[in-house]
Amino acid sequence: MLNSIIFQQNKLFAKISDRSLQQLMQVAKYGNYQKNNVILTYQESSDNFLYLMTGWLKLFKQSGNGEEIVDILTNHHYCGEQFILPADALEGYIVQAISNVELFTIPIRWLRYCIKHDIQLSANFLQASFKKQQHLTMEIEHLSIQNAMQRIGCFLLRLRRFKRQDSLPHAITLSLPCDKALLASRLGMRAETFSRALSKLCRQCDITTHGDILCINDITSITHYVCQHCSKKFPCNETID
Amino acid sequence: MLNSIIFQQNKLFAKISDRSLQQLMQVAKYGNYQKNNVILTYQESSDNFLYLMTGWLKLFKQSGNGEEIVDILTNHHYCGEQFILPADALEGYIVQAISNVELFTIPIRWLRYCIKHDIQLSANFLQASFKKQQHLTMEIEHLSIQNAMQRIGCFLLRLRRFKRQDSLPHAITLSLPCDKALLASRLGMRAETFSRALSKLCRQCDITTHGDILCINDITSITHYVCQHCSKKFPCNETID
DNA sequence: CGTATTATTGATTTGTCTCAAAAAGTGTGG
DNA sequence: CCACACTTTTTGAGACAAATCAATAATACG
Repeated sequence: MLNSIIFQQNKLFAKISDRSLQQLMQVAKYGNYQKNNVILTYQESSDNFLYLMTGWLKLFKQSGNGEEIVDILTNHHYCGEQFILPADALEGYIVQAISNVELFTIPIRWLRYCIKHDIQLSANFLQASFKKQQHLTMEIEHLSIQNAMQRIGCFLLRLRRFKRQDSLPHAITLSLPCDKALLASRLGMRAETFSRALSKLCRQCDITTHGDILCINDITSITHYVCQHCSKKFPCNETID
Repeated sequence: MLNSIIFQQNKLFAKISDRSLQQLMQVAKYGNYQKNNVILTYQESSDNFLYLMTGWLKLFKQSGNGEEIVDILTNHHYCGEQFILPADALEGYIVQAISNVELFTIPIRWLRYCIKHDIQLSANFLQASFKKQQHLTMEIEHLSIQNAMQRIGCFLLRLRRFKRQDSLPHAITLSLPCDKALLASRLGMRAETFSRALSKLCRQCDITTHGDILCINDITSITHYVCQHCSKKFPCNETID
């Protein structure tokens, strides 16, 4: 059973009624999964809300020509909320861990019940939903105004937020959360394009690489190149995706 | 003052409490605007929720190099909901009619008050918000898998839904809702690309044109070309944008 | 160590953007 | 109704970014 603190510290479940809290804590399932494990199948994904506490996972659909990536989630992201209220033509997806992950799930029917009876819970979800909308809108903007190098750079800059502490103010070391083909797909480009664009970005903006470990030696240089046309200004408070 | 029927027939305001209904009807402002009129300025847009009953309007920001189009709305679309709940870094936009429009606005502070006290209203907005999210996700998919011709074709097919009745089952006549440069921008391409892609689409899929009036002579042909890679199947129940 | 997976590099093609100019359409006042 | 200016749309030629197809290199793994 989940600790009530975990729930209450979470913006989605903050300040909800004691009754909701009790009910949700009873039905929520905490889980710890190893890299590559399948967490939810198609049917399960549409019957459960999932909140990811730490790690990385991917949502995808199996199709004729390989996997169709639906989304990639990380710390404090969630999925499945679209199944809370009735809507047609919604399909589930496979949820798989791409690193070790810590998460909890809540059966949709319970969440639906609580949301319909707890105004605070409903408002919390509404606020989170507006924020997600903002983020999707930003992604659309990025797809049309940023080139491949800039999209990768933007991703790296947002990845930065996952480092607890940076030794030097202008140098940052970080590691890519998953294989490059998956990242490429997430950023709307081919793996070959990703490879070429990343190496060009590294040459151009003073980033040194050792496998999937990157060291951004000069934040100013990369932000100057990446954020030049974006409507948000660095450091933008967006999460990683 | 607005007729309560208009409110109650509207999914966003269906089944809300009498109290909410009374309050919202008292503060809502009904409006009828001619083409090209500015409806809301930057500040006003972030202080008001807007529901568009009929017509077309655009949201945009004035910037150094011309207008930056934020969105284009039509029948039963709404905007301003992101200002209901506190969030940082949200900017307003100019709202302008691009056809004659019929709409109503509600001061954000009243809507916020009602949403916080009426669970049904909150749930209605939550549901609408999930739907908008779905739509944004589809747009992202389209931007990466559809070429210019397909994006235009997809727009035309969805424009079809605005026709009350079609004389022939396989032939449809429709007129573009606004100038082509604006449509191009909405579809994420240059006006020149739009012009070339539209004429190629017309040649390829048996569409005849007279100015901004288009006649799709063979629905099958265009859907076959446009929808081939989309995850939704025609006729997809998406609204025009 | 060999096999499979993942990543990079190379050569070519495709689609879209860019800049420039011409054409078509719209509106105004004489 | 025409002449004029102005806007919108189309067309053309060239540049460029990314996709594609193919081959090689690096890495992981039993």
